[in-house]
Amino acid sequence: MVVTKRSATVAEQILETLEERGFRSTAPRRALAAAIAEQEHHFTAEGLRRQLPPTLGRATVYRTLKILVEADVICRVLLEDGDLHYQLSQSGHHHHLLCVHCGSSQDLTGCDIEDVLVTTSARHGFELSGHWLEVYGRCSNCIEAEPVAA
Amino acid sequence: MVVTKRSATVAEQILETLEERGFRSTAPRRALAAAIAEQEHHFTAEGLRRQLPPTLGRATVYRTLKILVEADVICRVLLEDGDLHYQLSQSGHHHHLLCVHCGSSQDLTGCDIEDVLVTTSARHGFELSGHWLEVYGRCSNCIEAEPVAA
DNA sequence: TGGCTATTAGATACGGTGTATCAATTGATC
DNA sequence: GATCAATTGATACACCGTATCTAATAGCCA
Repeated sequence: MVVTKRSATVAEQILETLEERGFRSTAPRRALAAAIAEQEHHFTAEGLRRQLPPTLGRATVYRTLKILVEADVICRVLLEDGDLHYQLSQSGHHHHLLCVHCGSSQDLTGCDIEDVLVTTSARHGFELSGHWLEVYGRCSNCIEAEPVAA
Repeated sequence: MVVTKRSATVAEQILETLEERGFRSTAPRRALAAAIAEQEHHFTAEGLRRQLPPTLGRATVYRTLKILVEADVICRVLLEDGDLHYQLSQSGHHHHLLCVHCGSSQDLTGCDIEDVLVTTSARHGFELSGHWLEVYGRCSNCIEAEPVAA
């Protein structure tokens, strides 16, 4: 994959966010930020690690990913089979439209799900505090390329 | 925990479902069915295993859980922290209202989420094929016991 | 510029999840 | 009761994620 100007900027943004939160800018973190910025789709910790020099410790990868999730730089994505992946995140609460065909994902913000959930939960005497939603299907590109699902 | 008449029946139902699907009734499966029937809340493979005689092999537990998920006897539950647990399932597609306080869960069927999702996805040019939704909050019992969240 | 100190890194170990393989056992059927 | 396929348990493997500990180092300050 070519390092585009855009991905370099994303990497810088990741590091800036970390520094804002009081984390130091270190060589491993710069390497990780660059690698994350280059990911086209969602990725796993181990997959990311394979794209980095083996000198970069496993614990560092997991530690940094955890920090980045907490800093809302990346978010966790639940695949249909139950696998947890990561991907660059819009900030704030949002959901994903995951294409099961090409692996791409769109963020889904400002949807009406929340309202429906509040009323539905209330009907069960439930006080809602959070939810997790992933949506699977085929994206417009894949539909165009192959109108009928394989 | 006392083995109630109800849980005995649940265990029998589990075994019956397996037999309907062409699986044999074996001593390990009977033990597993009984243990699952006794679970009050969602559980993990390892947690279940700890409640069973150590002679029952690890592979058998995971193998049987997999079969039971496929047979729709149990389903996987995603906890708020990303942990995947199991629990007895209503058949068919449904969601869970998970109480983050006591760990209980209610099944949520016939909700309006699907409709909202179809229209929202369509707006993104997305052809919806499935989704995963978990709802977290406090159940009516916990609200009653302690009206203000801890 | 050099030194100090808290942060960070990497090694390692541990526990959990889940699958594959394979010899030995066992359940259903005849 | 014998037969044979299904199942079991042991074991090994790969992956995920966390904890611990010592060595290295980033960032600050003099």
